[in-house]
Formats: sequence, structure tokens, C-alpha cells
Amino acid sequence: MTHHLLDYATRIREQGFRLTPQRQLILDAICEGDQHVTFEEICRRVQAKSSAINQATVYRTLEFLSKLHLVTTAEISGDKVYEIATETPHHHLVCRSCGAVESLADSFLSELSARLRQEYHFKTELSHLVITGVCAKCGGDNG
Amino acid sequence: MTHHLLDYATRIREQGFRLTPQRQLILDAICEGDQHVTFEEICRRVQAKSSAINQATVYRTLEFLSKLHLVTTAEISGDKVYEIATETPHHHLVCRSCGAVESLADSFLSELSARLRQEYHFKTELSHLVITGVCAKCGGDNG
DNA sequence: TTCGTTATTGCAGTTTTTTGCAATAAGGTA
DNA sequence: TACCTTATTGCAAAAAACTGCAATAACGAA
Repeated sequence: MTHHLLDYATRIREQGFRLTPQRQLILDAICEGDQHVTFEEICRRVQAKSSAINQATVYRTLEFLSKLHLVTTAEISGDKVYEIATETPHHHLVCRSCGAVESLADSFLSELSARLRQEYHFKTELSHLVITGVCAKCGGDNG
Repeated sequence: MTHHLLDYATRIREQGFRLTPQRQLILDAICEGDQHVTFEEICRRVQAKSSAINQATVYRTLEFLSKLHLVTTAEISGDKVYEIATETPHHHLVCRSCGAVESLADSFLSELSARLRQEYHFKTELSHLVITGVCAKCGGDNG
């Protein structure tokens, strides 16, 4: 379990929402998944623990958690995936060829953000960017 | 009409595929839309000209055109949108607050690409990146 | 121009995602 | 602890997205 439940409980309640067993289970399911969990995977994990949870609830809960920035979502090679939001954001390099996913520190984008702020007065909110391309293995290291 | 139909015809046929009236109409519909056309909008435009075109065909054609890199697709504030692929790629700044969309030249990302290539041996293929944040108008120019 | 191959379409499902609403239960208050 | 308000859930039905397959038609070859 990589999330601190009390923390989430507080953040949910602070905004006048409620922490339900369903929401806890869904948060757990995302945490237990090894980064980038699909809807299908979340359902499977949740229903393994409590088979009575409705799919509609899972859909609504994921949207809810996204809105509260407790989970982030991204589309990786056609699949919508979910991940627990971390304190410092990070991003992903996705290989178009083999599908490998590598993490990328947010600091890589600080230069770009600074430039956009200066030249466009645009404040980026890059919570979870997905950059596609060809990885070292697939493209040859000397590309 | 911003696309050159002959060009597209050639590019489709070169790969052993066929240029059908349906595909032409769908390409036209995307061109005529003012950048970032939704599925719904495409259907409306296509069926205004030829009401007999099936929605399933539109779904399949959009996927087909994306695979051939004749159109690009992106998710802008929750909506999947389509756009004719341009010779030199460009990207978009989307304001989370007011929804405004601004174009961003590909050159803005060349530094990042260079770094990723050097440090990760990762060759980016940034055909249509969407960067969310807060625009000058909504965030104040001095942010 | 005609013919044949086979990519593409339309149709009619099937699956996935979303929605409305009554019943339930979280969590503040007394 | 018991009660009350109303956010949340489950259900069932609707809408949206996707598929399999037989019929059609694009387009290269003769």
C-alpha cells in the first residue's frame, strides 16, 4: 500500500465529500496495481475483495478521484490508465514499438515550463504527461 | 479545404488501401471543421452531405486515418478530437480554466527531445502534444 | 472496357460507458 | 448514542463505441 489512507480520508472530507468503503477499495486497487492500472484491472481487484461493488460506481469513483487530483489518468497506447497522484509529478516515456514505459522526472520539463510562462504567460500544470517515441532498445542506442 | 485530396489519395493507395467516397467525406469534414473536430461534429458534417454513411464507418475510418498518420488525435479537456496532420507537427496549450486552445510550434520541444535522446536514447515522436495549464488571461500576465 | 481480387461498407448485434432515480449510509449535531 | 441531512450507491435502462460477417465496390490487370 503506497498511499496513506488517513491523508486521503482527510482530503476527501475537507471538501465535503465522504469516504466510503467503495472509495477505499478502489484507491487500494490502484495502489496495489503496479503503476498504470486499467479500469478492467481495478474492477477485478475490487471485486476480488468485495464482489458487490457495481461497475457504475467504479466509473464514477475514478472520475471523482481524478477531479480531486487524488489519482491521475493518462492514455498509454490506446488504453486509459490510472495511477495514484504523487506529491511531485512525474511523466512517462512510452515506446511505440515495444510498449515499454519509463518514468521521467518532472524536472525534465521545467525548462519548457519556464519558457511557456515567459513567452506565453502560460502556467503549465503537467500532472502526468505521456511522451511517445522509440526507446533505446527498439531504435538502437546511436539513433 | 486545407488538404490536397490527390495527395491523400496517393498516400492511401501507396499502402495498398483504397480511397472511397466515405473516406473523402470524412477527410473533408475534418478539414472544414475549425481545428479539433469531435466525432460528433464529423458525423454531423458527413451526414449533411451524404446521410447514408454509417457511424461504424466513421469510427473505423478515423482509426484508419490515424494509423496512416493522415489525421492526428488528441484529448482536449475530456473530448477526443481529430485534426488533419500537418507537414510540420504542432502542439497545443489548453487552458484548464477557460478552455482556450493555443497552438505551439514543434520547435518549443526540440530541446526536450534532444535531451531525451541524449540521456535516455529515446527518440520522441511528438505528433500532437496537449499541454494543459492556465492561460495568460485566466492566470494574470505576471504569474 | 471488362473482370477478378479483396479492401471496405452497412447492418445488426455485442460490449462498454454513462445516466436517472430510489434506497442506503456517512458523518456532523444534539 | 440516536437522529438528520444529503452524498453516494446499486439497479436498470440508455447511449456510445466496437465487432463479425455477408454484400458491395475500388482499382489493378487483362
